[in-house]
Amino acid sequence: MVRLVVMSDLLERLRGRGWRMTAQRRVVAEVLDGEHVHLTADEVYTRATARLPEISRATVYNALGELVSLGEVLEVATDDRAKRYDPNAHRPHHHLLCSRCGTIRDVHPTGDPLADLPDSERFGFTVSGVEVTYRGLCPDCTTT
Amino acid sequence: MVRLVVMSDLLERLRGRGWRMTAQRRVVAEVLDGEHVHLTADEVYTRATARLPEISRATVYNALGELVSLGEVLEVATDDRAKRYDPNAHRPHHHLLCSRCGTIRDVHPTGDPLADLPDSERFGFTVSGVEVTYRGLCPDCTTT
DNA sequence: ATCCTACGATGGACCAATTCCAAGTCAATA
DNA sequence: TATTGACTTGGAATTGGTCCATCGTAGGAT
Repeated sequence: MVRLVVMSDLLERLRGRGWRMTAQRRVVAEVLDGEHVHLTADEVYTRATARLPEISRATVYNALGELVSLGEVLEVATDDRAKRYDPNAHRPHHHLLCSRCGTIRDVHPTGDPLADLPDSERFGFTVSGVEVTYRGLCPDCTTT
Repeated sequence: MVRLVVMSDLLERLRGRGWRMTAQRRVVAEVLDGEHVHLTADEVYTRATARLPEISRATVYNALGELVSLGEVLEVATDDRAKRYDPNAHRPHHHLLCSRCGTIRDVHPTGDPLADLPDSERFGFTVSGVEVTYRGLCPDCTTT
């Protein structure tokens, strides 16, 4: 129920931003919005084909790239080869990543890492953001 | 001068750890150790061929993978497609990355991000490490 | 409601980064 | 210095992603 509301918010927001809505784009947006884990492009494609079998891989990549440019989705680089897509771009958060299976969860640490980087460690850079990635084993991978 | 000492330390350490030493492995280790920027596998390969023209790409990948497993080198995932290799694994540090040109610098923020992740935000994971990546524009890219 | 047309979708070719594999080579031990 | 299991090789295969010419369609205009 809540998810449906959130989902239509996303679609509404995209439409309002002038994003031309097509069946394919809607499906990609819905797939991302319905998940709380961070999917790879291929996982998005698999889930999208379940709803819209004719959708093409290229279209999924296009839509993901556009959502990233619009700032609605975050691209997360992992040690895996595949990037993952984080639909929770509107709220600041960081990531907890299982080094065995690649699962990613959003986490909210305390403290402000930006404040922890003194000027003397900025080397003339204009620093605009931080990402914090915790690594470990998820419950499933710990036991098996 | 200092670099030569450090380099032989690395080779010594690897030998002591039972790492079978070959011309190819020595060259890869030397290339990494001689650089203060973080190279891609391909850049390592290029520099390695300068010293040992017959070395194969597969060997470079093998050696890099082994150095990573041994904990002597850190694998850094960037937004680029290629991973980068950070030979400074023995000292804890984080990264400052130019979002325009991809340059990476090592930085040493204050504070302990591991302490900033409460149990309630660990979701049953066994957390073993953190990486902090600051993003911004380097001095060169700020002005141009 | 229908027509236009610019923008989106398609799928197959292409590319870059990395891994795999079978055969040849060599470092370290005896 | 002979042996041998570990290392190296290069080429093929795989993976993740991009490009492009052509076809289709959302949404504004009529």
